[in-house]
Amino acid sequence: MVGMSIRNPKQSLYVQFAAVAKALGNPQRLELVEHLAQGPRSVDALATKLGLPIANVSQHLQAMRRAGLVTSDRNGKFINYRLADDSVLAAFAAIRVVAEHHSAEVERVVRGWFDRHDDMEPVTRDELASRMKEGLVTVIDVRPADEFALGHLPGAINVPLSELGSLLPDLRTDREIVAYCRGPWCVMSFEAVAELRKRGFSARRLEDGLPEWRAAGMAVEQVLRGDTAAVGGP
Amino acid sequence: MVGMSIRNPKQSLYVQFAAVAKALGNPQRLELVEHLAQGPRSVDALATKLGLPIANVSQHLQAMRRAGLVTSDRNGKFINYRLADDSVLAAFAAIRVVAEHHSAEVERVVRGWFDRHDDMEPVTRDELASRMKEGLVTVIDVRPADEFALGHLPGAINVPLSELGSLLPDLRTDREIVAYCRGPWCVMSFEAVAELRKRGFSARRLEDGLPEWRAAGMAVEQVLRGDTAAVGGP
DNA sequence: AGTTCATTCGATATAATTATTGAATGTGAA
DNA sequence: TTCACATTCAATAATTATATCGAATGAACT
Repeated sequence: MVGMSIRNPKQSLYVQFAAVAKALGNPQRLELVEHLAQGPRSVDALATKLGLPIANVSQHLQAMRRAGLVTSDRNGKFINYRLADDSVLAAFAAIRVVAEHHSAEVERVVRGWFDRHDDMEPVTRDELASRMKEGLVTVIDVRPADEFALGHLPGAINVPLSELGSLLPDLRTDREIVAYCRGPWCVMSFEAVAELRKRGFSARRLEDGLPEWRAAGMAVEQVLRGDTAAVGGP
Repeated sequence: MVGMSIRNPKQSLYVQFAAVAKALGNPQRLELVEHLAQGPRSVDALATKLGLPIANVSQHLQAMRRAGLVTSDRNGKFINYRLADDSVLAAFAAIRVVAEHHSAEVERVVRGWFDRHDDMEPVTRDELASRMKEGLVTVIDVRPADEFALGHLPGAINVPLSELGSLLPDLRTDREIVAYCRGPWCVMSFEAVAELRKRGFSARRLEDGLPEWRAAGMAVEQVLRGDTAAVGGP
């Protein structure tokens, strides 16, 4: 038969929990979670960002919807997906922590961006917040402009990684620069900090990204509706 | 070739994270996590508790070890597995929260044990701790004796679910009873509370189980080595 | 040495997941 | 209606996960 087999209550709970973990158990779907954590997105936009076929992304998103990770709503021709809950981001974070504790590979990737182990320490959210209030720091958001538009740290300036080189002359050299991007392991901010230091800047990473900042209940600034592509756009 | 394909740093991180989630993405492995959260266990003991073939459990445990969820050490003829980290329990908890937010099935299982939605509210850890200090409550641990021996709430008495009926006369009727077992969704404590209420007792569940109590840094009592089977025993 | 027993390994069969096509659906606009 | 377009569906093939069985390993005991 097509339906599920008979299980006792205990087993059926484990099945439910396992379904959630299974939906997170795929690299592409985790990447989708990270992108959706920046803000709602259409299937097409996600497929472009990940460089995957649209049908493939559509299927992953449906799997995630069945597991309760995302929800979707139609907006004209577009279907926008968004994270169902803050709990999804929390689960992703918890899984990252397990991997950090275990995996030498995670460590190795980070080491690739810095020669010395010291001074790669990130800035905590609270530390950054207080230094921002005192005006001691330049905060740069190295994500693409469309993600910046959906929300960013108050006062942050958008310096997409691809434009870092051309925008370098505009940055003050007398203040520390703090870079952030999508999350704690988003490589763009690692690259930005490495590049800035090579050019003589004093630069550090924020410990994690915009979604965690928002989830911590801290203020987020948005670009007023204008020339930037809206949700559901191409 | 046999090796993995070439990936950029970002992708290889997602692969690491996904491996952890994938290792949690199976009902039997989640059940193993819950049992290992009570204390270290041999393959044989776990297989007996889950009612699965030993070879099957062995393979699941090896998959979990590859993902960094568990570690193992040999003790004579036995190999004892234990959770690698508190972070594993935290990840399990985070996944449960996502499932609770989404799944009508989880809700349904709970409703099965209680007729009315009210007064199925569980007792929080802090509330229980303060009521224990005032001596206002009888705490019963409904897990099997071997799990009780590895650690339990201070002053709790072991009333395995199978023996609840015969031990009922020994319970005081003038104090509230709080039951707990392996974790927040361990059905044994649901059953115990339902049975106790049917018999006229005032009974509630602790919000979660012993592992969470221990992880919160609260005191845990142990049975001194004696007639109870030690770790790695049959 | 030989035996016992817990665990792991290997081989096999079955099932589930994944990526990839091209066709189908549903929406908005001409 | 007809078209263009975003998304989903259906079918396929390749890969991976899972359960099971008997054989192999490795430690303790006689």
